[in-house]
Amino acid sequence: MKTEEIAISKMEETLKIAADKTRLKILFTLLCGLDCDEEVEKCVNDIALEIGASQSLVSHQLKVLKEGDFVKTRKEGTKIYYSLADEHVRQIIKITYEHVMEKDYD
Amino acid sequence: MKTEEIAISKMEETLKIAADKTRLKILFTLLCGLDCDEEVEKCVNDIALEIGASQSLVSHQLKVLKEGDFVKTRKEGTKIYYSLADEHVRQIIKITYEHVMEKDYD
DNA sequence: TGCAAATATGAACAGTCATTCATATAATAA
DNA sequence: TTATTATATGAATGACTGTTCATATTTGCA
Repeated sequence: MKTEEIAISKMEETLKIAADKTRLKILFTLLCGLDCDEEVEKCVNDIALEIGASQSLVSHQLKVLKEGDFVKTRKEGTKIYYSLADEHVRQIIKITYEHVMEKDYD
Repeated sequence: MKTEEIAISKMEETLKIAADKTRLKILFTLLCGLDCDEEVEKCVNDIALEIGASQSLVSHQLKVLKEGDFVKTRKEGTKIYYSLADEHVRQIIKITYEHVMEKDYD
């Protein structure tokens, strides 16, 4: 397979992961704000409470986000703290946010 | 609905549009290159030939890209020229590309 | 040990969507 | 008009995936 085809496959995979309301909500709670670079850590149950989703759903989607390198984890006792993986994730969210905010909707 | 919820819905919609191999291929042909800002215009049949997809499929997906403000059009006779809509589109592609290229795959 | 808290997992269902095929529309030229 | 080129559209289908429910696993503590 050509380099560009491989890139396109991986990009599709990455964008598919981001393209979901529940996962976007999770990413937003891990983003302290669009203009903030602080690291935020939250455990599964806190995230579930914040976004108003079930523990099971959040766990399922965190797994997807983890496998796609959108988030990283830190274990502490029985709790597992999740946080954004890197700066790219923050940028993808940020630029997509700007894009939708600039459009004129009816 | 709260502002953030609206934003998340729109972001989901936007990312869903980008998260498809065929549409990504189309966007790549309209991008003269990742580090180039030149405007590239191509008509439906040329795009279909370049990415090796049927005319029907390309037309269908260009419609999706147009409705999502990823591309804009210019009519000239029977031909319709498509090009990238704005800088955000270029950035989303670029950053996603960088993201997948940095990861260590097995 | 046994219990409780935190998280993960598997199966099942419902809804969504990319693709194909056949056809329709629009514009130009002879 | 008719023919040709360029593009759009509608229906049908097969595959994928987000969510729920029930259950399993892991960790810490009494």
